[in-house]
Amino acid sequence: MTPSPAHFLPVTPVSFEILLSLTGGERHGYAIMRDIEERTGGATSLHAGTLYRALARLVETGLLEELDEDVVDDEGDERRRYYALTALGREVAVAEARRLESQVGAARLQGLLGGAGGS
Amino acid sequence: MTPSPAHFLPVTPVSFEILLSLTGGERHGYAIMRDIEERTGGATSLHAGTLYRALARLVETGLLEELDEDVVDDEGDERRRYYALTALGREVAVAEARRLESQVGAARLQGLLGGAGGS
DNA sequence: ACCACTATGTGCATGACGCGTATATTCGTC
DNA sequence: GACGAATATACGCGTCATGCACATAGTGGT
Repeated sequence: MTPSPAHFLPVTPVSFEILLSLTGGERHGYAIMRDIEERTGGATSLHAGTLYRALARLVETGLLEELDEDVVDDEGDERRRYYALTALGREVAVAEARRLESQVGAARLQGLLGGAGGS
Repeated sequence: MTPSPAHFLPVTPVSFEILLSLTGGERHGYAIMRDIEERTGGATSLHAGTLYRALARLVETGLLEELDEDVVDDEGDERRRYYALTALGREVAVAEARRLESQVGAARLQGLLGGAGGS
């Protein structure tokens, strides 16, 4: 049976950053780390240990899958391990995005963000 | 010295729900619990233990303050303990809201939410 | 008096993360 | 081809936060 995406919510901030990064296509761990740092402008910087453990956990729970080496163009670097979203992983990412969207909406209603229209 | 709001990020989902609830004005614990359940349509339901421990932690870290009994109209129920956002708590709520807004924006760019304009 | 609901709290196990450390490979450069 | 910096992955340890179960007590209705 395929478990409901709602069952995985809420996704931790770190895990959601990873899912978000992999929504842009398959990546290896170290690239995910730099991608997140870049996208958040350095505000969220993952420690290596946190990242790789989160990746292992996400694979274990079926949100990610590790890709075969020969499927990927790894530019000759044998160390790299590539990850991609599973169908379930993408559903969970969507569900979490909706949850956060709702929270942000509530924050906006309370005037926590710039009045009515965030730029 | 007043610590920077950024230092408290990311706020845990539970704590942010609490901050969000208290942005609407002072409330006692049990009311916060029902408020969150109502606002999220039952999707996020706090366990009592989680709530009260989170409240204690938020007071300890200076994001919330517990109000004096005589300041509040508690409708005669002496058990209730009322909480309110501190100035710092509100700043942290704003900072976290911005962070989540940025994540949601990234999710939208990746097409995780309905195309361009979420209703 | 009884009972459901309101209201707050603790104990225990697990999960997730920060920080430090270990280890091996790749790449530029000298 | 030797050397160091950056790349790349991973484990150990401590701490914090949460889920779940349980404890305790006041309030309100019948």
